Amino acid sequence: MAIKPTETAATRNRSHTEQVILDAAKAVLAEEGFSKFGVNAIARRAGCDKQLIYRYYGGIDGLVDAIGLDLADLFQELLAQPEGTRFETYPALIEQLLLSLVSAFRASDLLLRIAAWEVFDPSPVTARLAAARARALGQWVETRRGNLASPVGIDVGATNAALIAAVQHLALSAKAVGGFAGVALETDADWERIRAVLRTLVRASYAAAPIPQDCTAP
Amino acid sequence: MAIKPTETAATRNRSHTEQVILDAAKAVLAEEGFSKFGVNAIARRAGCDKQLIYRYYGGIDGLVDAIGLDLADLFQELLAQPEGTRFETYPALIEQLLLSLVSAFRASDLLLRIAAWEVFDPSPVTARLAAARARALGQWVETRRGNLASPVGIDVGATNAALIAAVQHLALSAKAVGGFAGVALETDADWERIRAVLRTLVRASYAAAPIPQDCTAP
DNA sequence: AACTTTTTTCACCAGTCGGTGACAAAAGTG
DNA sequence: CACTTTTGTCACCGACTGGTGAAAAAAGTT
Repeated sequence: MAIKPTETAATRNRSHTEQVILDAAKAVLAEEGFSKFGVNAIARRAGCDKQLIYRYYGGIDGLVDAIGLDLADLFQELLAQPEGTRFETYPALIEQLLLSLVSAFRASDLLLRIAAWEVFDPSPVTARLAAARARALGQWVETRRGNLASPVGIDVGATNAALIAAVQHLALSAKAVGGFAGVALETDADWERIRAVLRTLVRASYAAAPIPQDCTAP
Repeated sequence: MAIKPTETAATRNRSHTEQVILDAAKAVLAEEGFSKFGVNAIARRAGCDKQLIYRYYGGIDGLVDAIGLDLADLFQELLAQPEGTRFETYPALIEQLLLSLVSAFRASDLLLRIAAWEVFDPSPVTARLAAARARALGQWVETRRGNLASPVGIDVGATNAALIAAVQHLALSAKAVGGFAGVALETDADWERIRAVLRTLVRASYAAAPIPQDCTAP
């Protein structure tokens, strides 16, 4: 019956309380949305006084920064499935990125809400989240790009932006109303339609573009 | 010096006040966003007491319905540029729809905010707006579709949904932070990149699909 | 003129928000 | 033990929100 100083003690442990608050903040953002994201709601959810949010995180801004730090890890975890796989061509890399993004947004409400927040209610707070997200995404691409050359004769940046925007918006609308433009987006089968379309779009759009060095015909 | 009973009298004219309130509501939604959309903000903007919103519109819900009624007109007006033009092929129709949507979302903050509202904060109120919008959009397609046959061997619904989602999200992000995924979306030149990508995407994705009746080779 | 109806404003309610100062309780320290 | 620091709670503030009852002000009616 030795005293068991469990690291995650339930009484008067600052670091533990900090974690509880951080988890509560994530939960509020993921489940209630950013319009409900405030000190009162977070403290209520964490089961502690809102004063602690100010004391430990300096207010909402510091709390958002703490979420941003976890964001990179979350991203890596969600997009990490084929870890060591290398890709033959650049469009194959983009194709996998889009499909992974579909999975990631479907799996994580938090990620989705953050993406929505940046777009719908921009602020200095969300700008830092956006930066963290962009960093994580760029890192994902770089680590598995190898030395693949970008296609020429095609606006790669705009194309990727459009396709990622499509994925993001479909995921948002799916979460909100279960579909978009008359297309249901709830079951895996529903989303398989989108995955097929994404494959078609990325292959078709990159098909016309010559790829330097290695041009494997289909 | 005859008494000029101007239709839009400035004093004690109910229908005039109703219009002022409606315009104020649209302005608040377009400029401040749906998070600020409430009786207090609207009344403040309209320069009258909020009580009149309840008396004349029965509250926020009735006011939103009134906006919805104007929405169809707004849509028709924004997307009406090539009025009588007919299209040779179905993808050409979709292509024009996407390009028109880009123009419409760039031109009307109100339309954009409503689209965002539906996705972010779904409610019975926004559902009616979504229905009005969907009706107007479907009407646009029907009136200029003629008897064009849909391509086979391609998921038309999912493809169109993805492309429309891309346009909508790019427009939203552009309004919010001036770009998306590292691509600036402010000037006409910026958007011309997106238009080009959309043209490529729709043509490429529909190219593989056989079109019944008339299959004009590029 | 007096009266009724419509249009508009005002005052107030309860609830929530972000934020702060003061205090209680536990824990460490001598 | 007494003392200090840390951890947590409570009460309160001003500002804003959605919503309502009642009175005032103008317009119409006879």
